[in-house]
Amino acid sequence: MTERKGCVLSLTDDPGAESDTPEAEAATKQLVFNAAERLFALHGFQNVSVRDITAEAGVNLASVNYHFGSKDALLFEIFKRRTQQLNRERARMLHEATDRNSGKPPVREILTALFTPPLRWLDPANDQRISLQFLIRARSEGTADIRAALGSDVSHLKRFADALIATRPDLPVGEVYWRLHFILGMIHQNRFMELDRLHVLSEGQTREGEIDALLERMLNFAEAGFTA
Amino acid sequence: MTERKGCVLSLTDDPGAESDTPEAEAATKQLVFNAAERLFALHGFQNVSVRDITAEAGVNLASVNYHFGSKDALLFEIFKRRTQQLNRERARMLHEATDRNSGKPPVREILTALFTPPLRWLDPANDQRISLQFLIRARSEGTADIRAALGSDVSHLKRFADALIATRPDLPVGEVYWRLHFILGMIHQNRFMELDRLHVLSEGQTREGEIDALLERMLNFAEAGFTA
DNA sequence: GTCTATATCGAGATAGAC
DNA sequence: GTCTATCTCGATATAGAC
Repeated sequence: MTERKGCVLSLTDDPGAESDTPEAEAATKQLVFNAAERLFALHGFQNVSVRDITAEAGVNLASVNYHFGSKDALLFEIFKRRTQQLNRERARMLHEATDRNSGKPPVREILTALFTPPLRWLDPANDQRISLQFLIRARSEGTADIRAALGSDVSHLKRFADALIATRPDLPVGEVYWRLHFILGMIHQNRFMELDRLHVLSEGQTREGEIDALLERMLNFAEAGFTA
Repeated sequence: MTERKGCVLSLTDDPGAESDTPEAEAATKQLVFNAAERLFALHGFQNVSVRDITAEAGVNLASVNYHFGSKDALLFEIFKRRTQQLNRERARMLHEATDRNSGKPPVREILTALFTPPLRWLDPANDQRISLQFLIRARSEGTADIRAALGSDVSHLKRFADALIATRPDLPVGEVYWRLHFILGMIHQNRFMELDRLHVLSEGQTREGEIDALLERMLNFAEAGFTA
């Protein structure tokens, strides 16, 4: 097992910036990053070997260890980057919603800030579709590092929880947390596998082409559930 | 890769019966079955080796292959058994609800039939708690066999879908399927990992000791979402 | 920085004694 | 039926040439 620098997963700072070519990094590194994300998202972490990744990327076998240190570290780096991106988008939308509503955004706007970024990523017309699948998979199949990061870092969710609590002073806060929990489950259900199964079950009566329509559906369901 | 008998996963018949000792099967087989289920549920399929299983069971290394054929086949057998158990309980409850309501059970009773069996299993006072974790994990981390079975066999869900559709003749059926999809996501969210994370986030304001209370919460949320 | 060749290990599966 | 000893393979990681 390779040691990793003792850096805490921070959700706000992002040394790698927006661009996919942070500094003057080797192009190889990006090729590996993208190939790995794609293969992990499609087939699961444990079912993809370093050989698969380097073959898909068209680079040599040693690249993964040279650029990332180990297979596990590569996985963690992808996870960190995508998590930061997603949470930054969510935080920005929540911030805007707060500003628009003099500090007390209504439930539906809070949920919109939570749902919209992952739903945008899910759009079949979007490259990031694969990144969202990666994140959802990493959540259940990830390494010990990832599980630790997920378990300990909940600061981004805290802001959403607080906003929701403020809308329902009548409810015990525990109850609000449980409802947030159900709402998050709705997002995690957007895996390829579950979506495919849904389409089989409904015999084609469900289609996920229209992301706006899906967002609307999710908002309707979650808002009604939360406001119950 | 070992070949498996071309048996289709049927959700109604159950050659192994209720008991944990089907016939006069070797006690070893049951020890392996239980140890494997437990370790898979706790650590994930790919992170548990045949050696781990046999060590935990206190039997020799060759038992897995002798009794089950292969590691993959063992996993599939556990999956099949638990899936049948769970779906039989659900089917029975739906049947009873249908009888009680002259063929047209209301939404809340349909959802109760869907939620109650897994929630009962989730009870910390219950041994089956581990079986439920196994099933949830198998859903995302399972082998190709399991994915195929999940993807093709949706007959048990079909009955729930039909019952829900009957309660809402006003809605396009596609819409009903989507809402059922969200509801299923709520169930899958009951993984140890997600529950632990929730308890961290809420700083102890959520507790899962009271299964009845959780069932009530889930029903309230899902019913409101579905009826929206 | 990049690649080839290889070291090293741990996995699942199996042969054959008891 | 059960166990020990072993086969075989595929994995990650690395050494060292270019």
